[in-house]
Amino acid sequence: MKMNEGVEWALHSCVNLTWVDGDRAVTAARLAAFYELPAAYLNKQLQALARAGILTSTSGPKGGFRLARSPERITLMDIVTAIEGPEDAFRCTEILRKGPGGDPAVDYRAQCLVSQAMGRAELAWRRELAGQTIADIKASVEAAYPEAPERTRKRLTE
Amino acid sequence: MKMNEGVEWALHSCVNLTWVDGDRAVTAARLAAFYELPAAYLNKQLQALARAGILTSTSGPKGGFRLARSPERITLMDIVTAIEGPEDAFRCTEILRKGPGGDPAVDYRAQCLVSQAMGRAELAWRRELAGQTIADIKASVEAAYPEAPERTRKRLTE
DNA sequence: GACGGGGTACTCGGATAGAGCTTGTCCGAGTTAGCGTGG
DNA sequence: CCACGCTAACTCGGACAAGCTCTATCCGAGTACCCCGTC
Repeated sequence: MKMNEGVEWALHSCVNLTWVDGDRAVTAARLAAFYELPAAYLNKQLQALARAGILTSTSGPKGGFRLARSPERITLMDIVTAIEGPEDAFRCTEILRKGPGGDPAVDYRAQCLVSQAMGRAELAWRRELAGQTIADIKASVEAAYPEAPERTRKRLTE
Repeated sequence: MKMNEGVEWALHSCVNLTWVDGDRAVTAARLAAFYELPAAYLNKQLQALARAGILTSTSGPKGGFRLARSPERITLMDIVTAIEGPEDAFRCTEILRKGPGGDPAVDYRAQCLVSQAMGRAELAWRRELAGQTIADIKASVEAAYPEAPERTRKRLTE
């Protein structure tokens, strides 16, 4: 059970995008060069963010990606879901159906108590992710590293 | 990011084992037949539980697996960790090290604010798992399906 | 000098290979129970 | 009848393949800009 590495890249890229003017688009190549990441693969992740409505993409010269909405309205949950998909990590395969007393008509994803317990844990995880926004991270980074915004903006636009 | 399917099997198998006498060992084949699972593969998962000290294993005739300690002392976290390993799903690869101002001496798994945010979410997940024991599930199953204990015990011992 | 059209360079986007993990299977080492034999 | 040793069957345990997801890459479709020619 390991998370897609693109989640980390996407999170950092979104935070970095908060520091560039909203009317400037940043190319995938430039975002990738920032952390020496494979450009084509990062592009793939950014495409997923665009499909999810988190980023907007523009083709051609002066094209690239930009945030589709304000950082306060982008949660970590949004980004994780965009990259990883909406399915839970724990998938109830309803093995109770094959056991003694198993009823084919019952939806064991809702009835099975093991599934419910795992679901509660996953819900706690999602709740924590949904409670944090890109703006929160941006603010804490600015507090800890005051030079980061300007340095990042320069590196991404020049 | 999908969890090993063996986690589901292990959870159900542990709950089922709570209903057989502590001095009776149940073979992997019998536990697998209960839900029509591939026996050899379930055996693999049970081995992991044994290595983690959750089950004890016995070889030879009359051998098999049994719970190593009381269900109250076995949390869902124990089982998930035994199967999935101790690593977090989100792995900070410390990409900040490659970025501008990156310092090779800094441990970014502790410093990176993105990593911290993801860590908090994962901690909430683990906390929820650690707060639930096999005994809790056993109790709620018994409340919902009073016939389950006897039926399971019979099926696993005869 | 101003305007329009074509070419060109640049960007995203999806289709296409390769690596690593999950899933599934198999046979061997070790152990216990049962049986046969001898006292 | 009882004790002992041997055999044989049974179980776990780890080593060995197949499928699938994640990782990585490449080239084509689309677009905005820029240059050139014309009015």
